[in-house]
Amino acid sequence: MQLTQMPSDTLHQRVVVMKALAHPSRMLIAETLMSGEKCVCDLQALVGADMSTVSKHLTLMRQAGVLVCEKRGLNIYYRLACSCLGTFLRCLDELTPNMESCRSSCCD
Amino acid sequence: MQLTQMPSDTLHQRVVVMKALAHPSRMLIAETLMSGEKCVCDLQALVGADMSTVSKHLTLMRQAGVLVCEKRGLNIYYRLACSCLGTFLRCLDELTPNMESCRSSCCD
DNA sequence: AAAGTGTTTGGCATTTTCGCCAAATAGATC
DNA sequence: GATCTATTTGGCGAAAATGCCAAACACTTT
Repeated sequence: MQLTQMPSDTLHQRVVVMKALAHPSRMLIAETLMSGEKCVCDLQALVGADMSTVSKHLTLMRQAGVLVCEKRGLNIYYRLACSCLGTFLRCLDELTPNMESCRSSCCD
Repeated sequence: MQLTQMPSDTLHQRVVVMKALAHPSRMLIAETLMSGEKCVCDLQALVGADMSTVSKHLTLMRQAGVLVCEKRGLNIYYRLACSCLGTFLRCLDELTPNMESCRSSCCD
């Protein structure tokens, strides 16, 4: 597969970010962290999966650059790496309903 | 896996959109279509994969609501379903470098 | 230092995604 | 209507993602 045109590092980097958000649990985590940091056990309760599963989601998101974490006391707290991610997610919020009305005016 | 809190249809819908963009070829296609519609053969030349592979990517993106298509003459032309997607992608454009500088000011 | 708490890692089975080939389809042209 | 062109569909093997369990780890508290 040969990808021309765009600097492929940039392309790749974007895809990594999108992948980090392209899963229900991870999207939920990202949305939740918009309101501030949470520790892993909070996020596990939220998502409802095995602790190890949640941990792996968090690791993936951290490696994608979407989250950062910090240990304080017994817990590890995760938060969005950048406030611009909040902007991005709000942008996504507005996308879906807009797309809906866009498409309804098309034949498809 | 039990996902609480957010209306899960909305969550799911967002994930579908993110998945549709979480692949190098599909991201490239989306970026390219920001500058206007293209026919399938153009997009195949761009991506450089088998025609059937490209077609499947396009079908996936269309089913995700990201693209719409229209047949004119011999060709089928694809375009972004909504101009808001352009906004969204530009938002993504700005995200990566911002995240970069955000994180560089962290320990991690 | 022993025990407890919160989190990550390793490993594995299951599911999903990916990409090619070959065949099918739809419409245009002869 | 036969043929050609552009695209989609079916099918399959390969690769990647997902999720659980058990074990390991890092720190605290006792």
